[in-house]
Amino acid sequence: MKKLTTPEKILRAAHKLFDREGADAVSMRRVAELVGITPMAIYRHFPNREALLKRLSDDSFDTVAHEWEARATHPDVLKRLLALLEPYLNYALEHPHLFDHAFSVRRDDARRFPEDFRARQSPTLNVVADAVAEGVRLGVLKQDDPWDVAMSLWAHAHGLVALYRAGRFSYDEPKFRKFYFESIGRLIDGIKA
Amino acid sequence: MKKLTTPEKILRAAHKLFDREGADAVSMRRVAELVGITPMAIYRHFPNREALLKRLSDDSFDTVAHEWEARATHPDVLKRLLALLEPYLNYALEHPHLFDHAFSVRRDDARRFPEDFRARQSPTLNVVADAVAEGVRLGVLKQDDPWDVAMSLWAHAHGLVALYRAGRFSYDEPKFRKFYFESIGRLIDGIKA
DNA sequence: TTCTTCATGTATACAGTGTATACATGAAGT
DNA sequence: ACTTCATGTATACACTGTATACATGAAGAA
Repeated sequence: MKKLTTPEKILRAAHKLFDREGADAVSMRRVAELVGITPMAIYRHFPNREALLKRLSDDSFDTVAHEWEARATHPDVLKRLLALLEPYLNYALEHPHLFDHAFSVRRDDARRFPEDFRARQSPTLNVVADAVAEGVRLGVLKQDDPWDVAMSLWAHAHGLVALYRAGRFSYDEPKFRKFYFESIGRLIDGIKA
Repeated sequence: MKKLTTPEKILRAAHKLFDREGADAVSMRRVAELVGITPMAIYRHFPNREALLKRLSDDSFDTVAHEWEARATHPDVLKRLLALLEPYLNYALEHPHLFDHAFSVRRDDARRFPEDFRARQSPTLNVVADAVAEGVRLGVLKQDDPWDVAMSLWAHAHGLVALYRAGRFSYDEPKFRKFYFESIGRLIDGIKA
């Protein structure tokens, strides 16, 4: 059992609230109470509530980003692309509130398409674009800009999940998973050679 | 100059705040002050703030829905599909805050895929699905479920705009428009016969 | 040891929020 | 002239983020 520093305790308490009840439930007072300090003590470690929430969803998404990279193994490019987009779905289903926040809140420091991505600053999209580039080289995929195609794939996956999260599907989780991959399959059909 | 009823005045005031500064700026007190009544008077016309905001984004989106239907004219099915998805982009660019709210907030009364859509309860997706069905019949599009395909198209468009709104693109508006249609073009390539 | 410094906490207060509750007002109908 | 009822106001409560001022206790220097 490791001893936790105060900032870590704060993050854990906030994460707990966030994951269970969503961003609105993460109030400075509730977090403080969970940690056992006064609300203002949080401000010794985080400049404000917004920064605390941002830190939470960043950390949480980093976790999934690593998994994303680990999936870049399948030898078949087309299957690899599908496998790469699975952690995105898993993350959204397992941490819906964090997912919502990570992508609904505007981030002015976020990596932007295209320059930051082409500069390989996104570990997650790198593996997608690399897979696409390999597919193009092998003649499995049409001649096209790998980064543009990778962004199309991300947007497609994101749109599906966003609509699901917004309550636009009546599907349960397994059915939605099925639709998710079928739908991405339509896009992949469009980029195949 | 028509005389406005109080509910209409409330909606206009709220819309003004919403459109300019986003949902957070729409407080009962600010709306009331703009209308010239006390905050509690709003509750004679709307049960609570959430209902007021919902009404706003519903109304606002209905406007664009009609335009959507009006575009269902192009004889070429593929071009018609692209034309159908343009109002969605326009709406998001013209009313970003309303767009954000309309799709980020969970709606338990929203029409859900697939049953409500197949029951033709969405005027907007009807025209898309009809165009797809026509394309399939004419042999321009692959054999596939028109509603599933329509949902894929919607999700793709939505994902692009959502990521744009979340600050993931550095593109200015014209460049993003271009990317939007190119990206949808990739999906359309995938559903072509 | 004594003094100072500084990180980390607390206590209080302020301006803002949504909205429950109780009361006022004035026009329409009997 | 009396009642009804839609529409408004006034007040109050519990909640929010956070600015400001002060407390405390451990580490380092004299």
